[in-house]
Amino acid sequence: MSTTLSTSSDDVVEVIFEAILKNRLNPGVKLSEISLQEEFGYSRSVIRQGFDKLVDSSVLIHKKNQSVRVACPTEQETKQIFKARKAIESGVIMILVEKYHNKQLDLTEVDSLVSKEKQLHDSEELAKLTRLSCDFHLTLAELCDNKYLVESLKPLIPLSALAASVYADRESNFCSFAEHQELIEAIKSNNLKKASDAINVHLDHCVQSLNFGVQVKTKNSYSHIFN
Amino acid sequence: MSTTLSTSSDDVVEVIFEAILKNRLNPGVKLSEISLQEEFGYSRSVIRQGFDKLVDSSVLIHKKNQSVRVACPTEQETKQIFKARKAIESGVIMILVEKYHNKQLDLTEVDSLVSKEKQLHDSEELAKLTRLSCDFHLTLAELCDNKYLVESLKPLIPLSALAASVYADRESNFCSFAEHQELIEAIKSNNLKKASDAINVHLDHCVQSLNFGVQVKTKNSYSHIFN
DNA sequence: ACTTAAAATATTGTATACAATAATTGTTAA
DNA sequence: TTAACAATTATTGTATACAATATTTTAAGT
Repeated sequence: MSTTLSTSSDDVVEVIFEAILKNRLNPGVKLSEISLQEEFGYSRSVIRQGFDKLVDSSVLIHKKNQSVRVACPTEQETKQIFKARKAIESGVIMILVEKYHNKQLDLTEVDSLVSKEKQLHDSEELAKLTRLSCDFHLTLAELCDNKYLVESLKPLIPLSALAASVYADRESNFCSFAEHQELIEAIKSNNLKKASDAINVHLDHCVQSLNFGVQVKTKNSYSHIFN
Repeated sequence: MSTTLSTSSDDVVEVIFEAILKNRLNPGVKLSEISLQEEFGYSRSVIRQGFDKLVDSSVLIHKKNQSVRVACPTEQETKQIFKARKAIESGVIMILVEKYHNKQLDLTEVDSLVSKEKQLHDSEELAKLTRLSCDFHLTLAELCDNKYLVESLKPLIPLSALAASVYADRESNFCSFAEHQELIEAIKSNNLKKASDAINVHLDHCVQSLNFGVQVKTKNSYSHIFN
């Protein structure tokens, strides 16, 4: 994230991002700076810098003089997250359609991502699927060659994953790979309206698939989370 | 920015934001942690935390083992900034049109902002105008009641101001208050298409008004910047 | 005078220390 | 047993120290 050369604290950010996307770090879990020192091998000041970045992007929550906690999006926040994503990702799709039309866009990477999603779906490996569908959305943003757009979207992805881990139940089909495929097809068809609709419908479906009635469950230990 | 209670480092962020919007801090200026200690009265660690947040949002640039510098957007970066803004602010306008239609939107604040812009424009107080037009765009985002959308847009505003301070010349009419007025009228007319077009056209005009041919000028001292 | 190299200085990156605050534990009384 | 309070422990907020790295200055050679 540091503009040109990455610093150690970015490792902390990456590891926590990963842990969230892999469903290892659950919403609401408390993370103390000291406890993670030995986990990472960095000193508290470095851990803290990483935490600060994650707090800034709302992935961790920090109240003064208390330990940070993994965010646990409420129903309202979840809806805000996806409204924000619709805004940003509509822009992403607009740019990509234009790029594709001008033959400046290579979609092989996302194509293969969707294939992998399909494989995992068929073999019922749910946990890994979250990870892949997040990659799908982030990769689309990265294809825009616009770092500001990517940075805008980036924090919303783990937040979405957290929301899913709270409100999605087993059969909910939270972020459907089939719709990812349709989205790509829409881009390839050079049809802006169709592609625009596809991303908006897809993100709406994500929210609709969630069950906000569930009781929020919080775990409190974090052994074996980061490995 | 810290989610619930603001910490001291947020003061640093605010002061630097302000200094940029007031045209006191020019693009490329070097900021050393030590030099700003007495300026703020905080220790280096607090200053640094503030810097880190600003680096994260690309407002300050940081290369390893070197002092941070105020960003100095290139032509390409400036175009990326405004592309990202079009994406995000189109979403903002979409939400506002819906809110207005449902009588859930109070536009008095932005109305008065535009009036003030007109006043300043007529009295030719250019410097203060930058500040106000930034407020206009940020206020629109805040009216959405969506903190994620606001956080996405926030860093792009000082970046735009920096771009303007590099590439806008005296007669360029960079961020026209007249177009702000038209935008508000479009929202009030309950016409989504019209409002959407208005924001896109406005942001396109911002970029078009810039003169990318100019030689980038950098100042290097920063006395009397923050007061 | 100009360029190059070396020494001196300044600044950052990280670790650690200490005070302030929160969380936990233990004790007592009902 | 449970509740309330005090004492203890743990954790954060900030300042500071020190090593590693840049920057600047000085000096020497051409």
